[in-house]
Parts: sequence; structure tokens; C-alpha cells
Amino acid sequence: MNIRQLSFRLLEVFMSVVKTGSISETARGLHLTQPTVSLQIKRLQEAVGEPLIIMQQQKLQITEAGMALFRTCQQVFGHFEDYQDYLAELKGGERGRCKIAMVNTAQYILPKLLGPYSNEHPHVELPLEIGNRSAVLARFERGEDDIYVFSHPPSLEHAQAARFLHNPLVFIVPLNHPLADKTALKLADLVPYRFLLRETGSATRMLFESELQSRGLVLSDSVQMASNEAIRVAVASGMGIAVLSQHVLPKGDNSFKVLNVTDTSLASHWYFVVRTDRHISHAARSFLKFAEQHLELYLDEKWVRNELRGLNLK
Amino acid sequence: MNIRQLSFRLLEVFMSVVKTGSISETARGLHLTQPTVSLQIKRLQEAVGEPLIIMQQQKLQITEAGMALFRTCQQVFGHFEDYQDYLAELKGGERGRCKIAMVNTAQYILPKLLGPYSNEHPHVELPLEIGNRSAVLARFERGEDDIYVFSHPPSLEHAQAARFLHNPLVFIVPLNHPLADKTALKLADLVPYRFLLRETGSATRMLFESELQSRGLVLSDSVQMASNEAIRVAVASGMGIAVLSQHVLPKGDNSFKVLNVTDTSLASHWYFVVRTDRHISHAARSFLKFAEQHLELYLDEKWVRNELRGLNLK
DNA sequence: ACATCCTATAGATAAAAACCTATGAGGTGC
DNA sequence: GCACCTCATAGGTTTTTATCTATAGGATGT
Repeated sequence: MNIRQLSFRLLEVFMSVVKTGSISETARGLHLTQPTVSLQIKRLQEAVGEPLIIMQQQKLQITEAGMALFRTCQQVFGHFEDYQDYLAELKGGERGRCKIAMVNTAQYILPKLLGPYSNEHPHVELPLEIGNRSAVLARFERGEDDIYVFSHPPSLEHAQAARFLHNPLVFIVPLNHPLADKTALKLADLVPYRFLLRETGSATRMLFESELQSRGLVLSDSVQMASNEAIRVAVASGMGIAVLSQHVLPKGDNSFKVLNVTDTSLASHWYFVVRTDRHISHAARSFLKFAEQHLELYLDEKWVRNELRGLNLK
Repeated sequence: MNIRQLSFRLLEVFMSVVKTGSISETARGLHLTQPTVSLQIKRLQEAVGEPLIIMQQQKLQITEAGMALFRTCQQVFGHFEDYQDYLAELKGGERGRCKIAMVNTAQYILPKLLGPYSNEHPHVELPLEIGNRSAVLARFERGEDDIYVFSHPPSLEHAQAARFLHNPLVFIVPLNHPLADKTALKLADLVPYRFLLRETGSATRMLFESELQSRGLVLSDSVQMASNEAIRVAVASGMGIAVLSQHVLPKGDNSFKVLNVTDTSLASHWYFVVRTDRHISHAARSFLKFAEQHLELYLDEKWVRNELRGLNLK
């Protein structure tokens, strides 16, 4: 038997003949002429190398080999139907995978969207990658994920970004810090103190440093720390001042003080970023659509900046 | 997804690409050129309506839909392999079905062949049909079985017959019959007595009656009975004389007496008959081959007439 | 005996499939 | 920067396939 000259069409016709028990009736049912069906069966028999159907006193009789082929066909078509169902779920965004890579800070806000999404789409896998800005950028370069989350618009080729959340930065100081009780401060008032900062390249730090530079200010002392939590705890324990995304601060945490700096409003935005030169998975599409529709519901409404419609997903 | 434009060739190529992870390598492996493989994949993707493989930094990556299709293909090809195995067994005569229709009397001899055959070929189904001559003839006409067993060569169109066993007929009488003790009888001596006979059309009766006719003899009294057993028992209980196939008589049964009729030697032969205008199933072929090779082993050697080689099975 | 079913076969055609060669574009390695 | 991969695309040829119409031969039923 030569499987290469078998085609699904041939098997389809064969199955119909077995089911109806008649070549002519199959022809009528499939909108073909009777000789066409006869020929198809003949061809199939040649391909299989064994008679499948024999004429028995004006009636078709299916041989053993024919019945076995019929059962085989049923199973095969069954598998393809399963596959089609799977495809349909995939296309509908009910199944599949949406890999998201995000910068550290995003882990305080993205789960608020991911949780509800995952509940609605339990069959979608959502592997998350969390790293610092340069790590996520590298992943973007290599196109390893479906969606990237940055807090600073990366101006890269093939990058398409859309804002979805305002990211206000605040200054925090230890409770016993000299500035802790001042009500109206200027940025210049802060620079003499020791600052705790994330690594160079972090969006927060970039933003802060460019602000200082444009004002001609220079920090007198700074310490670099690897994570936002470390910085927060270090501030609480009196090591120095820090600039952090407001989203990073646990609500009701009174172990530090937020300063009121009147001449400075540092802020960036959270962006969903996708590659324009890559096919976007149905699951990713579905997540972005979900995000667009439910941002206000799951995130603090006053910070939402829903510009996701701008994502031009082909 | 349009299943009609899928072909096994296409899937075969796709599977190879998934396995090797390279289009060029697949091309080399299947003795195709690289553009051919590229095109096949493209076609397949169009048929499926979903990307299956994407280029990822100079490396092929299989999408979710691609992996699912791959698994589907594995199962599908698995089913066809099973089918091929089944076909091989069918062709080898190890599996399948061999329908045999035989006249009543044959049931005393055919099982001696069928038993051993069935042991050697446990997966071959052997449905048996037993009937009187006219019933079996009718089945032959309609081509309902693979092999027919007659004790008289049916001279029908499309019939091909081959002898395999001598079928001697003997006269039996009750132990207390007037003829029971005679040592040398002539046929004419028997006709005055009551005969127990099978129905008209039975090969035994046909043979006997034509013998009587050619000798100008006429039975004075006869009773028709439906089965050989009935006749045998009736003879034993004194109802009359009978002509029976010697194979019908149980060995060592002393409830009747076999006459020694010197001027008459009635005998027919057992025939295997097949239709020349029908495809002969592999199982039937295999059974006839088995019979040809083992007749002497399983049947009484002195009656064997092995002419089965004459069966011209295409 | 004739009309009416079936299926098989022959001959023809238009579409498609299955390939190829040639060439181009994007990366990697030295 | 150049040789050498990889894959993609364009253009072309030869088979193969999927159909059709026309026709013929058996069976069946009236």
C-alpha cells in the first residue's frame, strides 16, 4: 500500500460509499457524477493494493480490508476533527500560550490583570519572565516572548508600544529623616542626602537622573541596590532616600514617609510592547483585548491611561 | 482548515521538518530541493489557516498549532501503519475470513481439516454453512461464500472444482435383515426391500438412482428422510436398507450391517469448489493451500484424491 | 420485452500538485 | 569583509488529479 497516493478526498469518498452502500447515491450526495466515484474507488483500491468493495449480485459488499480501512478512516478523521476543535480554541484565544516578559517593577501591577484573565481563560498558559530592563530588552531583541512590559518606551525597530498605566514616582524617606516632616520641598533640598538607587538602565533611575541633569543638580551620595523591596526596606531602616514607583509601595505601610516635593513631578508610563515583525499569538491578542476592556476594572482607575486601541495588531 | 487540500505527502514532509528542525535538512533527507520543502510547508500552512512554523533568529520554531498538528499526524500515521499490518496479515492468510458452504454429508469429514487449520491460523474466521445440495447450490449462485464443498461435481458456469477425497457409498441393513448374513450379493437382490433415502437432489441419491436406472432396476418401496443420522438410526432399528457415504458411519458402530454387494461400486468424490469470477479471499486461498498440503495427514489416507493443485487460483 | 436502475469503461479537459532551477535576503563564523 | 549557512520567492515544466460526457452491460421490476 502506497500511502503517498492516498488523499483525504479519496478517503472521504470511500467512506461515503461505505456508509450509503451505493456508488450512485454517493455521487448524488457529494455532487459528483457516478463515474467519478467509481473511478475514485478504483484508484483507492489500486493505492491500497487490495479489493475494498466487490459487486455482489447488484449490491456492493465491503471486503474485510475495506471494513478495516473504513474503521481506520473513522479514527483518522476523528483525529482531524479534534485538531480542528483545538485550532478553533486557539483562534478564539481560549487555549494556547501568551509569554510575557516584564521588568521587575511591573510585577506589582501586572498580576492584577493576569489573575482575572487567567480565570476567564483557564486553558491559556501564561509563562512570565521577570528581569531588569536590559534583560527584558535582550529578550525583545531575540523575540522570545509575545508581550513585553516596560515602564519606558523602548524606541526600537519593530517595536510597537501602547501605554496603559500612569506610573508616578515618589520620594520616600525614613520616619526619622530630617526631611520627613517638611511640608513643601524642592528637589534641590533632597540632593545633599544619600540616595538608594536601582542599577543604571532602570527606567526609574534613568528618569530621575535625567531630571537631575536638566536641573543641573548632582547627588552627593548614592548606593545601588538590586531590587525595589531591598530599597524600600533599606529606606525604612534609615539608610537613605529613594525614588520609587508609587505602585511598589504597599498600601498602609507606615514604615517610611512619602515626601511632598512641589517643584518636581516625576512619572513614566507602563507600556505593553509587541514586535511588529512577528506573528502575534491568538492568546496574546486575546490578553491585550482583555486588558483593553478591563483596565479600569482591575487597576486603580485614577492612574489608568488606556491607549491600547492604538496597538495595530494585524 | 480545509482538509480536502491536505495530502499525506504534505504531512509527511511537515513531520520531517518538525523532527529535523530544519527545512534544508529535510530536503536532503527526502531527496528534494530546499525550495520544494519551503513551498510544501507554506501550502500546508495555507491549508490549515494558521502558522505552524516560524523563523526565530535563524532557527525554526514550531508553534502551538504546529505541535498539535504534529501529534495529530503521529496518531494518523500510526493508524495507517496498523492498517498496513492488518493488510499484511490478511494477505498472508493469517487473518480474515473464509466462508465455507458444504452439503450435509461433508460435515463428517471437513472438520478434520478445519480443526488443524484453525489451530494454525487462530485469527482466521471460519463461518460454516451446512445445507442440502440445493441450498448450497443456491448459495453458490449468489456467490455468498468463499469455498463450497460438494460430493458431486456441479457443472456450472464460473465453477471451478477439484477433487480431494474419494467418497465410497455402502449399503447398510439392520442386523436382523434377511440380507444381513449373505456374503455375496448383487444389486438386484436389494431392490425388493424398503429403502430409506435422502431427498431428491442429494448427491448420494442421485448417484444411486442413476445406477439403478442404467441397470433397469426399480425400487419397490422407499421412504424419504431428511438427514443421514436419521437414516442410520432408522436402519439400525429395522426400518429398511440405506445407501450412505462410508464417511458417515461411525467407526465401531455395530448396530447395523454393511453389505457386500459384488456387482456394484457406488462412489463419488468430494470436491472443493470456488467461483472463477470472484476474487478469492486470502484466507480461502490459505485454507486451500493448507488442505492441499495436509490432506494425507488429517484424512484417511486410503481415500485421499489430492487434485487441489488443479485449482487455478489467480 | 422494455424501461429503469445500477456500475464500469473510455476519452477528454482543465486545474492542481509536485517538482525543479535560479536568485535574493538575512545571519554566523573566521 | 567574505565564504557559507539558512530560508523565501519567482518562474517554469511535467505529472497527476479531479472532473466531466457518452456509452455499454447487467439486473430488476412491470
